[in-house]
Amino acid sequence: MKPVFHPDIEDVAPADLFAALADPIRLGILVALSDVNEVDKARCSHFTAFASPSLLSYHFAKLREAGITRMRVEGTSRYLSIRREELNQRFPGLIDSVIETARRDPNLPRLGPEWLSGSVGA
Amino acid sequence: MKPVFHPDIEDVAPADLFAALADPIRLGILVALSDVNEVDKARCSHFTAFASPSLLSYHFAKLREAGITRMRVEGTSRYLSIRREELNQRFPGLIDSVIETARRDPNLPRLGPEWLSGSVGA
DNA sequence: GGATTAGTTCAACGATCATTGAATTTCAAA
DNA sequence: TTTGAAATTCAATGATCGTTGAACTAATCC
Repeated sequence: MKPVFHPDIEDVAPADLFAALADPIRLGILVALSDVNEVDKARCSHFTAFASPSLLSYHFAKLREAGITRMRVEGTSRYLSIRREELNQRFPGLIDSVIETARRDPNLPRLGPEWLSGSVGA
Repeated sequence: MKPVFHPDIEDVAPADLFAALADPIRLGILVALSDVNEVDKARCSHFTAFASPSLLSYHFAKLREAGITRMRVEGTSRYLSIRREELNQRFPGLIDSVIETARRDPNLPRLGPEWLSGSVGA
């Protein structure tokens, strides 16, 4: 099981970051991830409602390669989280206004209420 | 001379906004525009160092159609400005952190010092 | 071992993108 | 009215994008 590649945050160009944000599915994933603050609560398979497994894999890679998310491998599962501290250090305030902007978009895909209530990993 | 189309800011989806920001030339234009606060000081032809006229026209249209810039026609010239108030009302804080993020990117195209000194329209 | 689950990889597709260069429009100035 | 400048439009290109479905890995469970 080869380790997952994560770019050094200093190597991420702003234009690449914005390219990764230019998709409704990826913005939906980002918003959902921002709702779960406990790290590693978000497993990839939680997003099956958003798209097919292979398409999800594609979008996860886009977010990861743009330095936005981190992916931890555990068994056959992958856990996602936002690289908040690093992003805020390199692009102060940006990721928060991005998330806030995306959260208000009514057309993004969303997870059900059991997600926000925190009863997912319970 | 047909009037230039500007979308209602409410019709701009976040993903479309980010798509417009996902290009170094457009980010360079945005940063340059943010340096000139007096409206209508920035004429299109000021950016000839960034790209060919036809390519500039393409990028100007992208920014305009994403609701980021406003274009005022006067004679054969076009003057550009950022739609700051509208953007801040719809996406609070976003455009400022975007500009601040882009400003720190050393690889974006830039205008010469005569731009920042304000001696362009003088 | 075999079957199952979680997720990735690959090849293909049509759509959009950034770029080029030539032709065109629109206005101002001589 | 001709000339010139400012900027757009159009057709063409190669590259990348989002999506699909099938094949593939890798870990877990009986």
